[in-house]
Amino acid sequence: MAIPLPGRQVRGSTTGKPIMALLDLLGRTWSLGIIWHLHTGPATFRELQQRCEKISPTLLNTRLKELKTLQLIESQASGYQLSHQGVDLFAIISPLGSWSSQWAQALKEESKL
Amino acid sequence: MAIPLPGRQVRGSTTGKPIMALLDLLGRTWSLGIIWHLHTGPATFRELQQRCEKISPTLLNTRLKELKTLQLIESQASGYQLSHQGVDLFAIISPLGSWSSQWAQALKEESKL
DNA sequence: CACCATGCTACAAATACTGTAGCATGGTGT
DNA sequence: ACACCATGCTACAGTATTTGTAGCATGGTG
Repeated sequence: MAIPLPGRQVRGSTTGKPIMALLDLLGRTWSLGIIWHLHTGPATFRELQQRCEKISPTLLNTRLKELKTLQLIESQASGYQLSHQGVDLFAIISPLGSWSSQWAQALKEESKL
Repeated sequence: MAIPLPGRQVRGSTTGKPIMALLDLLGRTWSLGIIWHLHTGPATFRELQQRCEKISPTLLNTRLKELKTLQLIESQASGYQLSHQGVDLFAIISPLGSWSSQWAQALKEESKL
């Protein structure tokens, strides 16, 4: 699958709008998960595999290449880590953590009725 | 694919943490796109298909069921629309729009060097 | 130089998504 | 009442993506 570059046609959109490239990227299995798990700090390939619990090395590597090309992560001696842009992106999505808790709660309440 | 309910084991995580259910959901093809395209207002099935440009009706329907079960969208006479929770979720991710523009810009600058 | 850990690739099996056709239902016009 | 149309959605075969396991290559350690 081609890396979703802003400005190009991506999966689901021919317009080339950056948001569409981003949604394509984040909609790929594990993209969000990798970013999420990396925010706790740099990790080596094998450690990242463990943080993600169940990702296959093949796909992990594929995603890492995509994220690196799109400058959301970078690899250093300490392993993979979020880039400056990656940190920014994480800052936007980090409220999902607490939002998801209240959402889970609401679903639970609902199911009681 | 089973609907990622918080509290259950989901794709990529056995912990049942709500955030993992959410990341599983949002990481599925088109989930984010549907939420994104719905924020501009209610849409009928066929109109949503058009907003999404290239989604297959099979998958659109699958995603709509998931999102409905998880109470992020609801269907009314006017068509599908974001639920209260869906609007909340969108509020969190909406900064991705402008973030993606500056990201696209940065990638472009980079490629000039 | 044996031993081990790490980063990563190979590849077949399993799963998810697409694309096209088309059915069922509920209007609208005549 | 009846042809005509749009809509919501399903069927299903073909294609693309993801998983799971095995294992290779490289570099460090005793």
